[in-house]
Amino acid sequence: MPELPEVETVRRQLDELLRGRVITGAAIHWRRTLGGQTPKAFALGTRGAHFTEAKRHGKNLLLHLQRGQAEAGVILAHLRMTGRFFVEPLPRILGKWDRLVIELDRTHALVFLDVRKFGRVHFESDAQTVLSGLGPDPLLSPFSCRNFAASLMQRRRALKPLLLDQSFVAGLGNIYTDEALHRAGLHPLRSAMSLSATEAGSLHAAILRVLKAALSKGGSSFDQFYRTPEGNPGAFQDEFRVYGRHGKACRACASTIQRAVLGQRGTWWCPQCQPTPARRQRSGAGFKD
DNA sequence: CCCCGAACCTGTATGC
DNA sequence: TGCATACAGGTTCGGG
Repeated sequence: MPELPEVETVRRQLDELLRGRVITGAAIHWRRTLGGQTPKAFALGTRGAHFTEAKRHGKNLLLHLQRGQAEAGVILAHLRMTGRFFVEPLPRILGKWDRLVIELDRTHALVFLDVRKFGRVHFESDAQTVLSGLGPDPLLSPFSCRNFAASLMQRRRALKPLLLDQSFVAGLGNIYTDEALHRAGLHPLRSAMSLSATEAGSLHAAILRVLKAALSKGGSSFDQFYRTPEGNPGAFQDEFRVYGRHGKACRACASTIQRAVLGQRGTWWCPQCQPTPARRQRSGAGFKD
C-alpha cells in the first residue's frame, strides 16, 4: 500500500489529530506488530506521555512524545502493505483487524489496523539509530539533483531495484518507481551508471514531480487497504501512466504498456517512451517471464 | 556488490 | 459452489 505520498498524507492528519493528546493506555492484539518489543516496554515508554509533532522519513512515521517539557522518545511506525491509523471515540468495538489500540485521554483510541500483519509500531527512545540506514527523503532536504546524479554514477544496478532500495532513496515503492521512470523516459533495466547527466536530471525531476502530484491527491487507492486517518481514499490512481496498465495504451504515445517481473516485483513500462537499453547500458539482471 | 527465493500474512481475483 | 493458484502498495534474511 503506502509509499511516500500516502505516508505523508497520514502524517499530516495524525499531526492534527494527535497533537497534545495524552496516552493513557495501550492494548496489543497481535504481538508481532511491536516487532519484538514487549507490551510492557511499549507501555512503559508511552504511558503518561503526550504527542507533540508527527514526522516522517521515507515510509517511516515518527510520532514524537514528551513528558512535561522533556522529550520522551517516539512511536515509530511502518505501515508496510496494509497498515492504517485512525482515531475513534471510546467506547468502541474491537475490529477483526485491529492490531494495536492506544488509548488517548481516556476518551479516544488511536487504532492501528493491519490486515496482513506486516506493519510495525513500537516505542523508541532514540529514533536516530533506526533511521540511520535510510537514504535521503526526496521531499525533505537535502535531495539535490547534483548529489543524486553523483550517487547514480556509482551504482551498476538496474534503476528499478535501485530506486526501490530504501538505503539509496527513502520513500519510493513499486508504484512511484515505475511512474517516475516513465516520466523520465528511462527503461527500468537501465544500469544507473549508464545515465547521462541530462538523464539523471530528468529522473531527479520526475521523482519530485510524481511524488508531489500524488501527495496533492492524497496518494493512491485501488482497493480497501489505503485510507487516510480521516477515512478517505487517495485519488492519484486515476493518473497512473504505467502502473497496473499492462495491455493498455500509453497516455503519451499510445503504445501498448508492457509488464514483466523484475526483482520479484511487477514492473510496468512503455516500450516507446522508455526504450530497451543496449546491452552496454543494461545491468546484469533481466526480466523474469 | 548484487541477485534470487523464501518468509512474514490475509484477502481477492481468476481459472477449472 | 468449491478448490487451487496467483498476486498484492514492503522489508528482511540466508545463500550463491
